[in-house]
Amino acid sequence: MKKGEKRKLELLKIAYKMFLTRGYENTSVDEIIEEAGIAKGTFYYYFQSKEQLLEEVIGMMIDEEAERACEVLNTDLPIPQKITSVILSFRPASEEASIEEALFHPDNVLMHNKIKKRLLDTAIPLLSKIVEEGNEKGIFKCDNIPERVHMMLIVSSEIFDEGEFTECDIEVFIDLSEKLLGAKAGTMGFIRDMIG
Amino acid sequence: MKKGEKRKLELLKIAYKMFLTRGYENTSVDEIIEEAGIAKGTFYYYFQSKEQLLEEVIGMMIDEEAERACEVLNTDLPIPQKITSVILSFRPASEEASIEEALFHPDNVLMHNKIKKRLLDTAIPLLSKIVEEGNEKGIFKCDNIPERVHMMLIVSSEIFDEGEFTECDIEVFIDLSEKLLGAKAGTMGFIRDMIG
Amino acid sequence: MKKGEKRKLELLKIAYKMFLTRGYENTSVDEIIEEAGIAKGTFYYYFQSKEQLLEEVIGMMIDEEAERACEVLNTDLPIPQKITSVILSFRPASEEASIEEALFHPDNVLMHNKIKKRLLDTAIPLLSKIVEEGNEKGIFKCDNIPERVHMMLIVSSEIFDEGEFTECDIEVFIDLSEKLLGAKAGTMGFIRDMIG
Amino acid sequence: MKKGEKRKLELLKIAYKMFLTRGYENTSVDEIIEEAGIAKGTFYYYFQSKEQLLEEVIGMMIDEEAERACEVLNTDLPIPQKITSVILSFRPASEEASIEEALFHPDNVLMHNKIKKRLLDTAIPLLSKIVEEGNEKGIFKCDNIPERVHMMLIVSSEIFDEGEFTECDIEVFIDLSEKLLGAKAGTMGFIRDMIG
DNA sequence: GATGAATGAGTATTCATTCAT
DNA sequence: GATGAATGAATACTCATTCAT
Repeated sequence: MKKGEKRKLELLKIAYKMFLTRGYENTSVDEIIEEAGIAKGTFYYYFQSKEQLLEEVIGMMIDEEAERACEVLNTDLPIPQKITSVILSFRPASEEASIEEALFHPDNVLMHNKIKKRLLDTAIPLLSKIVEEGNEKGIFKCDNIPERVHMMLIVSSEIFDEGEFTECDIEVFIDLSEKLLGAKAGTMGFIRDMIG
Repeated sequence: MKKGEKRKLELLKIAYKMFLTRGYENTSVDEIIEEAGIAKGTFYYYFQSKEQLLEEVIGMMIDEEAERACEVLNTDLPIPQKITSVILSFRPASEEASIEEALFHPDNVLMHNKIKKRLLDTAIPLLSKIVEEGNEKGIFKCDNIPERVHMMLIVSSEIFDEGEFTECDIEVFIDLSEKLLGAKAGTMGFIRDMIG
Repeated sequence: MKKGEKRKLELLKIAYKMFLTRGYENTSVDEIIEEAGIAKGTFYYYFQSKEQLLEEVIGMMIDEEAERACEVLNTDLPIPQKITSVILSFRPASEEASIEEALFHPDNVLMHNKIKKRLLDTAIPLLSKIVEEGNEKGIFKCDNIPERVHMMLIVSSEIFDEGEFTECDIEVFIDLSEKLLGAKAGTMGFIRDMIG
Repeated sequence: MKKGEKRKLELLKIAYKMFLTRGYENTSVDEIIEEAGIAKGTFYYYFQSKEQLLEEVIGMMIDEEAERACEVLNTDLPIPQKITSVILSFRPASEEASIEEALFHPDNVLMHNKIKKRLLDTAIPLLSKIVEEGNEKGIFKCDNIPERVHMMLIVSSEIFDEGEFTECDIEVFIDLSEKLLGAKAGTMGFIRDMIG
């Protein structure tokens, strides 16, 4: 790795953390460069604009999440567990606990939405492949797989990501998953233990 | 209605239209008062802040939509159709066709999200009541009604509101609705004709 | 005069002086407001942009110069003297001696050019009228008056305004003026005393 | 020619073209090096500063123009035609038609002025020599030659270079030229055909 | 000769909000 | 009820120039 690339990566990580904890719109370029200890010009040497930085930060996030998801794919886990694990992989990982709080803060709605879109594009194909496998093994039985996966992802992210959900939400989500994928009742029950 | 209230209502309508077509963040107070032909001070006489104006604009939107929804409620429509009609009621109504385009524009993500939240709060109880009725009449058979309704609404808004959906999305949504509510296959098939 | 207009006029005068002495490009909005003792917002309340301010400053200059020129017009001066006096009227008037220095400084070339254009538009019609009068009185004898006036103005401003000219330049200009306007030799000789 | 000089010449030509078409101020060093395919450091190896580059570009322009003018000098053309041809030589030559447009654009006023000054310094002596020759041959009859030439050049460049002139302008310029140089009426009439 | 990473001073502009009248 | 002049913090971005390698 060249010297310049290393610095860019550093910048990306710093911005990632700042965007996540304070929100994209609330993080000024001035604050970023101060945190990074670099000059204005250096920032703009690496990124055309603040928005492009956001784009790259999100790209980095998605890449990391996709990597984690792929690791799950190569596991011996039963198909249903695989699905849930992949879905869980697609969350921002950070040491800080305040991430959910920040990502769902109204101030961060722009970034959150961009992430959601990119995430769907990445996760749907991955999950679709697993569901297909499940279809072949007779665990699931459904058509229009990408659409079903899409809807599962939407519900899961809207209900669970923000952190404000109830036992009932879990029960209904389990039911919905089984029905959507055409699985026998009880197949997805383990979700109760993973999230609850 | 007093004179002051009338003026406020006018302002609300002007802001409603501007927010919808140009986005909340892209509409400055200056532009609003110019459009309305009033002075800066007058604006702040009626609204504490631009954000509070947004709140009130959204409140007005939701109220109108809720009203349309209630009209549906008092109809002779079969229960399943009622549900879909109520869901359809909860969309911004405007003469302009550019609304969806604007509401889903990244620039308008803040407003869009606020609307989504308020809409859920309003629509869930309404729909839950209908589903209960359906339960009693044996058309549906499900527990945890509000949670199920919540998920239906989420999917419907995320998939259909933006306008970019396929035949498959409709089919899967029909299937999902029937399964979520515990209805017989074919019960919700009419959705095909309403949206498609 | 309203309160706001008074303040705007003040601003215009301050900017006028600053632009003239330091150059337009070298005068930042920050410096202007500091000098004027007002806030950033106040500046932009009165002027859409720094460039528009320049436009208005130049407008004010030209207006003042045109006024001085008109006063000359209503004088008993002999026609040839009138012409020269009008030409002389069209110069920035200021207490400071450094104006010519600044106006012709390379840094101020943008402003200088804008002034030159506006000045021609204003001065040509005025002077043309006087020349016509001279034609009628038999002092001058020429056609294509506006074009001749145009050329006289160009030469006068390019040669004399900058301050670096010689006796020879004056002699040739006198000759050129007489020939351009079709006057008898000696008619414009008084210029020697006015400029020299 | 050494390798380094060749590269510098290339750079000069690229900059020449860019300055002419986009304006000096609107052309950043970054754009120049990108167009030239060299590194930042290389640029500053050849030129002390952007301004010095401009100086050299203009020098190159003037040299080329002066060369064209000298070719005219060694011609059999009649004296009056020589004068006009020399004047015409002093214009930026380029394949692109957009040059006049760009050179007279307000954005390019700095460069335009520098060119004008350098051009006068170069052209006046050349033309003065021809006029002297004309004096000796009895075609012209005038003193203060450099000053007269100066004024002719000023008028010609201000009136004709920008491209917006009328038939009347030409007529008056012919008259002015003859009078300035002390030529018989009709001597410079051919200008009509050269420009018109 | 040549590179390209790093600099940092400089600048115009936006906009929600206040408050004396 | 209504005005509109005044505020000032906030912010993204440009670009000529340097210098260690």
